Amino acid sequence: MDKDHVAAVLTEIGTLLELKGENPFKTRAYVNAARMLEGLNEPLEKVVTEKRLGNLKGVGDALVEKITTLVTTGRLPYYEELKASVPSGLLEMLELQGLGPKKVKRLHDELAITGVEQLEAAARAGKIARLEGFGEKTQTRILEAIAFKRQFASRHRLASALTAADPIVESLRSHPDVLRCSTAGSLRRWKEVIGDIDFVVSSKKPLAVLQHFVTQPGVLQVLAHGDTKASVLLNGGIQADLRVVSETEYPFALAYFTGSKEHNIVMRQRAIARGLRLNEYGLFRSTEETRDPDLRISCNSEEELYQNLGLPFIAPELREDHGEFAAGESHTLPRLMEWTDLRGSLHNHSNWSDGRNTLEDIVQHTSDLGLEYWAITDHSRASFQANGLDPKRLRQQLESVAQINRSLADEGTAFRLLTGTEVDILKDGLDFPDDLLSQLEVVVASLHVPASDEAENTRRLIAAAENPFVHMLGHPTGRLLLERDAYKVNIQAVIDACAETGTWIELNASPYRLDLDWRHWNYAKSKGARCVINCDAHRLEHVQFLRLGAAIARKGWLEKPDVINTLPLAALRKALGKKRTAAGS
DNA sequence: GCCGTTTTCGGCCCGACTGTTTTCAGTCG
Repeated sequence: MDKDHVAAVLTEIGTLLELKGENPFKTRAYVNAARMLEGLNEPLEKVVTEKRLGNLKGVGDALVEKITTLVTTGRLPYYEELKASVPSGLLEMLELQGLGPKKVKRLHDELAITGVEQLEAAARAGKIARLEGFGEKTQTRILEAIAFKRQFASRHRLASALTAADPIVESLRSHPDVLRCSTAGSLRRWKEVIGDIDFVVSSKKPLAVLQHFVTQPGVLQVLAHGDTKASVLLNGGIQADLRVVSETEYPFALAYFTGSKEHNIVMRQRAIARGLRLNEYGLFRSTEETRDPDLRISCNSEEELYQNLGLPFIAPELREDHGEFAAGESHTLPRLMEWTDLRGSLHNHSNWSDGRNTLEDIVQHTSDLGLEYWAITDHSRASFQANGLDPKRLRQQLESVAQINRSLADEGTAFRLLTGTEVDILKDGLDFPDDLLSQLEVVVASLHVPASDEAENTRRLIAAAENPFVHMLGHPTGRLLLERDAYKVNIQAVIDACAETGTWIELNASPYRLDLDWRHWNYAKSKGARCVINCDAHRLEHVQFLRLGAAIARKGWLEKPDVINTLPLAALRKALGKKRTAAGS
């Protein structure tokens, strides 16, 4: 059983224990251990066999035993018994807004409710309002939460959240009572999937700002509206929260609401270790709960806050408690790449396969944006559903690209299209023979029809990486965020093979993919594998994906030299030739 | 269930908002 599966089981144990009314710190221990496993940079099996589980932070004797059992036998009787003792419908009830473990437990214990349908019936029959501690409003909100859950997804892709958030940030910034304003939360940390949108504002007139916020166009419903905080539901079902603080409090509030929760916990602990206290209102010279302004250590920015806790500034993308504190203390935090470092994209489509635009339109658009190159890597013939090119059409396309490049040269324009293919990785090798691949400037190899077997997928990807004409593996795990899981693959083995063969790994910047996941890049980097941030563009607008891709690369601790397509054209061409030369071809 | 430069027990991050209550519990982030 792999680490993600084990982490999922531990998380579920945590939830089940909450529903049973267990000690909350015990339930959190399971969730903490799961989080830690997700960030593990080596195969869990190896840690287990080498008996190093107990060295991991948050894993004590009890969890060593449980994780070992899970990994070695694939089962855990403790988990199975626990799961059997809690009706599965209770877990679903927990996903409803406003219902937590305590209320779900009482609904189950006192009304024998075991699922959302029964809950809905009980609410309609007015039974819930009669329970002590519940009431009419709670009953109504439960019905609303059920309707909401049926209508809207509770998680959203980064790109849709940005689209919803950008106009609100603009609107808040332009309000006369707003001093400073930012997004916060998972959006500011550039998580690939987010639950809701957070905004932080500093102002002397919080009520006016909150009123402005809840009356934004696009607000479907006001969920909460207090003196310093409001929550709304936006079109499309994304929830947005605004917190208004004073100008003095702003850096603390921004850091606090940016999170992550795990990062904040360490920040608070660092404060406590220095005899200080940190909350969203300040960093105070006190160990008692306080908001006394005289005790507040003045910070005008997040930089100063970090400085006071003995750290250099940590970029929001890195605030996941994935090693940023150790790196900060040893002054080895990465100098993160910027999206403006990117000079082009090496995996893109045109109307020769399943893209929308002509080669000419693509040149116009990308060169106007100031990029230096753009590879056309249309699908190979096996992807017939995507109008994949056979060798004959591919050769015709090479001629068209050459013609376009000749006229660019004649005009004195430095921009160039690069020839290429996104060649399918098939069961028995690649969809094109080596002699054809050798004529292309850029070869992306992608697995579009995976096997159900992990070892088989791993074998196919490694074989593709070993081909001297393949420059990079495209969208290495095949996931589609919120739609389809990654196919089964031993990604560490694939990364190792890429590092050994000098094959680059794509960070596919499509908002649906963002694949390879940011959690793997630190490992890839440590092995010496290099990254290519590609748009996988099918239309002109997709050029914007570069920005998303760069954000995810930053989240993966990548620096400019780690990313191939930060190279200018001449250096890129040289890099493209390197693997082939090394293979003596 | 974890953890220890206050170390093997007694803590474990902290505050706003809501609803159901007259002082607080539950939920959320």
